[in-house]
Amino acid sequence: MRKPAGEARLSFIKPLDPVQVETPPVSDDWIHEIKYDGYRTQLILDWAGARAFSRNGHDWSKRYWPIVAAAEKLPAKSFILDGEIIAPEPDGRPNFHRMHSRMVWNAEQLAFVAFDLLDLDGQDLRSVPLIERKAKLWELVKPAKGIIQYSDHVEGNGAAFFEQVEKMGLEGMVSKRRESPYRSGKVDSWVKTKCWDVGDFELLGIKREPGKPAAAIMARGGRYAGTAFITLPSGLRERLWKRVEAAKASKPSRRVPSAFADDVEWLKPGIIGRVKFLRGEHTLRHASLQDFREG
DNA sequence: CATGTCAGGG
DNA sequence: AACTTATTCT
DNA sequence: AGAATAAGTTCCCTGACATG
Repeated sequence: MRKPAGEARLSFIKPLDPVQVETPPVSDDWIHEIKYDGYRTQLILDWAGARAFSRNGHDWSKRYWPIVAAAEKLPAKSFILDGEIIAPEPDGRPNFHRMHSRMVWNAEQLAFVAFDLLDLDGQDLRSVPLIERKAKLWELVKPAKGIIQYSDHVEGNGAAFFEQVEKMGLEGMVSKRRESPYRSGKVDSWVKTKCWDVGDFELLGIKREPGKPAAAIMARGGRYAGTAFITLPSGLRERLWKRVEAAKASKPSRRVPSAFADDVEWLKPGIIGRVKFLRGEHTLRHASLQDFREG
């Protein structure tokens, strides 16, 4: 893998960013894949070796060294792969929570799930239909049982696939138009559908400043649970502000992280909030307050 | 050695 | 990642 | 007007480096 000095290396391509939707598309020209819960990563091999780039183009090859090494063994001179680095459980399901520690201390327990092929042996494949890119990708990574895996898909019947994803306790799914080209940035030929949970939490306090998104500090089972964005319709929102004025307290009624200093309006206990949040963790993630009532 | 701040990902 | 706001497009 | 797009913030988590 040596070429004259001065030869340009393959450069990072800004990744495609799917649009989020409520329900997956149903028509037959869509294919569906699991949404792997991990870190978006671009694997690039060229004449000087392999590298791994984060979503924003930072070189994270060092953290992912076993994956980079595996990439150099794939049967091609050069390529650009789009995919996700995950921390697989014994059953194969990704565990987002374990990503960080494994990145540093047990990088060999990480895996790369490839889902697109942007460039192969000097050919830019971005305008080739997705279904053909994936066929070439499979040829490159098969049998894809080890460190470098392959994101399989089904064709059509998105509603049924979503049910399966929901049942398996996965984060969500990504649907893609089977003939679509690869383009950087927000593109609606890829859409993601996430699995959500809804539950009741105690409202500990409110953090709000003019012009900035307001947040609700929540607890469950007597313990701090995280914060949720307040996305109430204006009517409900006003009612909540009134309720906040009436229940002001000088201290939180539960223990909260020390990061919350002064700019929070703490409340007396008794307000229950219904929170929609991303399934999976015990702490609130991607949470929003949907409604509230007296406890 | 403990705590603080920043960078980077979702 | 999410959200809000502003801007552009249809 | 409404939908789509872009930009700018905030939250959560961890590690690295700086500061005390």
